[in-house]
Amino acid sequence: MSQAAVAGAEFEARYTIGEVAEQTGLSAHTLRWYERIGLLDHPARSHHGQRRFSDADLGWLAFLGNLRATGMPVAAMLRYTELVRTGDETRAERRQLLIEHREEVLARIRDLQTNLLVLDYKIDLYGQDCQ
Amino acid sequence: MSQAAVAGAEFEARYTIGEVAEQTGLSAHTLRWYERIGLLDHPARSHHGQRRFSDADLGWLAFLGNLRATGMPVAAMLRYTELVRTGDETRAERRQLLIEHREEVLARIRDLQTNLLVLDYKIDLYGQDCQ
DNA sequence: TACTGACCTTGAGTGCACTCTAAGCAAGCG
DNA sequence: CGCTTGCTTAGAGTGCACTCAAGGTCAGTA
Repeated sequence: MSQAAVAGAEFEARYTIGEVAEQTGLSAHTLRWYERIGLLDHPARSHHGQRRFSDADLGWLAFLGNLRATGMPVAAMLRYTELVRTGDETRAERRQLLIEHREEVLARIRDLQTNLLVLDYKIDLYGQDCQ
Repeated sequence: MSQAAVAGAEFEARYTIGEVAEQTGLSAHTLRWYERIGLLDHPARSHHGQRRFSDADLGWLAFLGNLRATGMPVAAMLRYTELVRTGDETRAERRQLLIEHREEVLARIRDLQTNLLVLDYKIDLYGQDCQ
C-alpha cells in the first residue's frame, strides 16, 4: 500500500491528483481528505510540491473503493489501514475484520432481497387493479 | 394509508407512540419527525392530546420501512406519499416510481456482489500466505 | 504581459437522517 | 405526596462523509 515501501518508488510516482480523481471517481478534495485523515499515505511530491501518486497508491485506493462500495464506514477503513501500517503481525486480525465485514455485506444483500419481494408485490398490485 | 379514509377509524386508533416505536423499530422522535415532514398523516389523538396510531398507520409505516430498508431517500418517500395523498389518478406514476426504485436496488445488489468477490479474494490471500 | 487552469493549504460548510434538549403536563404507583 | 414513566412542543444538535471557500503558487499559452 505504501509507495515508500517499494524500492525506487519515486520513479513510479507519476499521477497527478486530477488523474487519480479521474481514475478512481473520487474528487481531488476527497483524495486530500483521505490523506489528511490517514486513509492514504502521504504521496510523493513533485519539485513544485504537487502530489504525485504511484501505481501502488492507485491499487490501495481501488481496494478502499471496494470497502466503501460494500458500505464499510470510514472509521473501519481507517482501522484496517492502521493494521496494514503496523505490519505483518496484524494479518490475522485484518483477515478477521474482512471476514466480519463480508458477513455484514451478505446480510445486507439478503435484507435487500427480502424487502425487494414486498416491492415486487406492491408493483404487481399496481399493475393489476386498485391501490 | 390514512386512518381518516377508513370509516370508523377513531375506533381503531389504539397504539401509543411508544408501542408503535417498539413495533416499527423507529424511535418516538423519528415517528413525530415523519409526521412533521409529511411522511405520515396526523394520527388521531386521545382526549389528553396524545397520539393514537391505527393499524392503517402501522401498515403504512411498514411499507415506508420497506422503502427505507431498500435505501430510498426520505425525499423520494415523501414524493411517493404525496402521490398517494393526491389520489387514484397517480397510480401509474407511483407504480413507475417503484419500478425505477426496484431497478436501483437490483443494481445495488449486483454491485455489492461484485465488490464482495474482491473481498473474498483478499480474504483468501490472507488465509494462504503473505500480504 | 495577461490569462487560464491545475494545483496547494486550512478551516468552514453541506446534506442527510435522524436525535436530542428543555420545559412542561398527565397518569399510575407506593 | 412524591416519584417515575410517557407523552407534548419547537428548535437545536449530532455524526457521517464529504465538499467547498478563500487566498495562494506555478506552468503553459496568445
